[in-house]
Amino acid sequence: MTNYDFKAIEKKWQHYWNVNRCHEPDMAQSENKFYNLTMFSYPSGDRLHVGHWYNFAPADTFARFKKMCGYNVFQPQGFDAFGLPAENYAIKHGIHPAISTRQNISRMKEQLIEMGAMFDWRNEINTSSPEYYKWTQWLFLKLMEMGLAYQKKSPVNWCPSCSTVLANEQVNNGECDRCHSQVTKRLLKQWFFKITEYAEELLTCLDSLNWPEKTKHMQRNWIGKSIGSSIQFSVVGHSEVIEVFTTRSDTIFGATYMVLAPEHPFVNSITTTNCLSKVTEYVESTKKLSEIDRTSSDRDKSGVFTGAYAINPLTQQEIPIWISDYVVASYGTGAIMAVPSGDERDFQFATKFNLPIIEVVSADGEIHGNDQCFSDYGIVINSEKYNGMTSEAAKISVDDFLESKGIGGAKVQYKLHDWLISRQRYWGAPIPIIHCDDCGIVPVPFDQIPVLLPDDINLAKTYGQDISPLATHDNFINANCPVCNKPAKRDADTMDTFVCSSWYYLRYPDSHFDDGPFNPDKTAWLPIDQYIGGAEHATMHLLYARFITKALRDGGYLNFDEPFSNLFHQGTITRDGAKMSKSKGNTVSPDTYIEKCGADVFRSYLMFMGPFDEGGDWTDTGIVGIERFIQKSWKLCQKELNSSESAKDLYILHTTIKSVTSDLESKKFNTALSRLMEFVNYFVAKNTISKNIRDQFVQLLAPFMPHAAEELWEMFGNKNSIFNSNWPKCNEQFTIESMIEIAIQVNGKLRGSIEIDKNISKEALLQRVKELENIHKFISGKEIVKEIFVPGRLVNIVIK
RNA sequence: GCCGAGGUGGUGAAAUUGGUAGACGCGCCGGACUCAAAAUCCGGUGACCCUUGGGUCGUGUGGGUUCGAUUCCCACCCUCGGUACCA
Repeated sequence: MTNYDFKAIEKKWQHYWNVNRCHEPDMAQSENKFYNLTMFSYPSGDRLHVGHWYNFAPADTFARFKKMCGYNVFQPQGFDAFGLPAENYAIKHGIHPAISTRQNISRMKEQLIEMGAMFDWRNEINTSSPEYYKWTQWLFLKLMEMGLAYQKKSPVNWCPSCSTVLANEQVNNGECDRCHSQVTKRLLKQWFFKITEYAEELLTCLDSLNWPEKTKHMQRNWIGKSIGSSIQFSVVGHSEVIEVFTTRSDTIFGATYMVLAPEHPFVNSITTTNCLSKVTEYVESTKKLSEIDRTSSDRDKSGVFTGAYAINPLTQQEIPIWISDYVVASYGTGAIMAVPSGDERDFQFATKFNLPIIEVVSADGEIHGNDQCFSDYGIVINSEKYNGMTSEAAKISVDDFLESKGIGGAKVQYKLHDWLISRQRYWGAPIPIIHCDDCGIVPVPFDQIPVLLPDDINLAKTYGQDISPLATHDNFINANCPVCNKPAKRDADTMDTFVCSSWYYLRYPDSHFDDGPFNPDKTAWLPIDQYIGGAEHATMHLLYARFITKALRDGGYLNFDEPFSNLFHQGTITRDGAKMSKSKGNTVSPDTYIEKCGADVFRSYLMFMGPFDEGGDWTDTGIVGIERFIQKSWKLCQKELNSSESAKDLYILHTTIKSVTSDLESKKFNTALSRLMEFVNYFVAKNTISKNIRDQFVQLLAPFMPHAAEELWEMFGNKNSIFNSNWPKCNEQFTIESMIEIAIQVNGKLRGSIEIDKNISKEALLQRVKELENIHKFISGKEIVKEIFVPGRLVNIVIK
């Protein structure tokens, strides 16, 4: 009997898989394809951590299972290699990002190979390589061609610590998603992708996706569709027309004042001289407030009067225009009509500043006074010809009226903003644009990309100076205009790394393709059949990738609507309740466990810990259970074989096949392993096993413990990899039991159980049951009200 | 505040459409093997009561529906995610 020498075994099979190219599907053959993808990772300087394993290893088990089920499985790997950490590391240690990135990638690859996963390395991707970012630049130029990339000056999020602007999605609670510094606003000219053009489709297509509901929900909220009306208010004595968005045009007769965001472009022009100093002071003071302070909703309302008045288009009344920070510039038009009787915030504001309140909607159509605000739908009052209408009906009538006058009408508003993709950093894909004094913004011609990122750059010199490092690089920044050939300047910014990751999955099927971002002959491998990654990307990567896919479809490059038909989020492994991070010093390295018990045991333990989508707090007590399990399995597989198989043996085998198969299908790895343990416990107790049953067991084990299974399979005399064998089939006929145990209840309380023929009739069963001593005790002398029989489960005798 | 997910033994966790709560694992207790220990194997292990058979309670808390509720309904408490005056 051989020992389970995991060190030798794991090395041996990793080598075997590599030499025999076991993980390289025939890419010319997309029939029966299964594109299994985990989110690629950032090549950090740390070793691979438990989080990586928790993403990759169970995903690999799933891929191996699919392969044994007969799929042509493609599981590529790559690196999201551009980004801030490498650049910051360079500033601190003087090591060029290209060098540290290259080192990190090669080290991570070694570790990924040790994991024993079925990665196809032929199509490795490194987003920081020119052959990749050439096509990121191509994507930019294409989007520009399609009118989906544009430059605009607007107030944008600025992270002072990262020294760059950020997209809306990358700001949480007013903090930078990456470094948690307070984000400030700056008025800058930046590049945007027009994701809002796809807002409606991004929203509606969610319904068809097999994604976690929670994630779809988050995307719906992020897109933030809101159906309402746009209404124009003219300003007394000015040519300006203030446009507002409201979901309650039925309450317009109660609009007794207006509020502009302090950043609203009209503030300067409409403010009267006597109000100017107060308005200026207020605008300045809001600038100083942090995003968090400004947006905490329980804050007291503040604001000042501009001195200007607008005309309510339905009442023709003059209403004062105020500014207040409770109106945010970034949503809608940055201006509102305020209806204090119908909106809690307006009500607070009006009460504080003594502005008039007119009741316009009530539940019953009667007048109830202005002591409180009524924000529900109801019956319209105090609104001339609209009186007596329901809110719903009044909205339609008011919208019709506004439309007929050309001053508004029904409108749909989204919370989603265009995606700001410029970054004032070095380690990213340069934006392929040239700024010419005469010709303006000129895209770099397609035959001149990639616009190469220069190697020789002094990062420390520019850091913290609010300029893009590339702006200081003379050879880079100076270029001739492609149109007029006069001296011009390149765009000094690089692209958000989320642009790189928004299309990488398209390139994997042929990552060395030279004539385009992805090989049109290989698009049959798309879209991804199973995508597995963290939930933290819900409103960033996962939204951007969907948008880019749709844009490329409309550009005629793809013929599908959604990149990730099936999405699964692995849970997070925490340590003492906290997310693991290097800065907290609470990371757990898999390496010591690999050294001690091997990759098979470690990956299986991660899967056995609990449900894959829940993660959990890390503890290694219990890993010994998996070690014992493989040891027992190992010995069992070397037992002297028994040529006979009892009905019970076959029952155990086939019920195990059945549950392991369905558990794997739904990624319930923990319960699948439990079933395998039960299987082993049974046959260890029996002390013998048949060849047939033993072989099928090892096949069931293989996706979890690929190295060990290969070794056993070879020991059994097989010449081919176990992953080329067919997944065992459950024969239902063996899973049927003739005798079953039925629970016996009296008044719903368990009083015993009985082993009985499965097909026994209710009458016969009840007769047998009533004769049982413990049951008789409870029912004798009592009136039987009801007898409930759940076939295969229980009987319940209800007595009075 | 709002939205979503979740609270089950000492512990990680299981439980078809409501149908024997705690599978499987860890830990712990007892036993076998051993000079002894480790490893391994066997048995036990929700709490309380009781002499065995058994009984009472028990899935965050309090109600409800039901013959029967971890599962459905109502109210509340706590934890974790998301969101943040979104007009």
